Amino acid sequence: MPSVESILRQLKDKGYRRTPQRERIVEILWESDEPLTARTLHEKVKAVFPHVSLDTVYRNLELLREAGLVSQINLQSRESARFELQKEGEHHHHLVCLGCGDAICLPACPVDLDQLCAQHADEFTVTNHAFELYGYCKDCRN
Amino acid sequence: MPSVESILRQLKDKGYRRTPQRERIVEILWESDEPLTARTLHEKVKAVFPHVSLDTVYRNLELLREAGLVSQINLQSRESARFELQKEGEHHHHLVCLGCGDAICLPACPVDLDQLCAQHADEFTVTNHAFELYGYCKDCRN
DNA sequence: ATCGTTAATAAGAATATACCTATTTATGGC
DNA sequence: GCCATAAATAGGTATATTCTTATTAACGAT
Repeated sequence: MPSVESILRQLKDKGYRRTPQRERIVEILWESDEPLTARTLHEKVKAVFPHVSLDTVYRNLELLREAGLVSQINLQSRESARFELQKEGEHHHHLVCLGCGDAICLPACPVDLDQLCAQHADEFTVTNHAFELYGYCKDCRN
Repeated sequence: MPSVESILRQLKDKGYRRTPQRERIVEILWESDEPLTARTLHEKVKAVFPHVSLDTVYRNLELLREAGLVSQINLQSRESARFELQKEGEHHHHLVCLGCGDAICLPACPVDLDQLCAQHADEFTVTNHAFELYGYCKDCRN
């Protein structure tokens, strides 16, 4: 099972340092039961580090995303993207409601990545991908 | 074959109005042989409408995207997303180079949308989706 | 053609995100 | 534990994107 510790260890293995702010950011994401906006995350970090800059939050989210440890939800409408931990390397995708903004997790990745990589291997080295469904939930269907 | 006219007609059918600025934006996208950033598009529109606001460009891109007539490239790294016309309703996706930012079109959509829609039909009405591959092209592989 | 309604626009303000630089600090080697 | 090095940070600044409001103009109905 993944934990804050294992995540920080993974970062370390990739050459990143373990800073208190970064640690706190991961903890907050870990403890949250819903995806958070950068803004909300910043507010929560400030409870412990009053002087933490918003840029630090953005930098760490980007870093965690590059490391494959955090996924970003709501790619299209760029209104306040939200972030969540990518638990156990098991990458997944989301169904995002265009009404209320809620997201639900999709159980499986609908893309055969290996095949796609192979298809373009000569001209491209594929490293990752993004996929999202958009629509309206029960409450917002009207 | 799609044309600027047919695109504007489609917009009209959806209740949008035909304004000179909007017309010019579609024309420019139509004539461009590569996807454009909002900024670049704005510059080009200004050649005819010196006072056009950047907001008008953003609004129209969003409107065209919602209408399914324009697709946005580079969803992840929000550094300078680029836009292109979605020709003939034939939606497609992109492989984006994280080095130089170049994008190549993927021939087919790897997602069985009908199946996914059906899978979630009771709780969600799926309207559209986003998919992108990321990686490095030949020149940027180093 | 004119009128009334309402979407679209321009301009400026507000917000979100990215960049820059000097300073701090984590970390590996001694 | 101490030092040197380079990454990370805070704070300020620049840029990108969205929002607000008053005004303009497209379009259907007359």
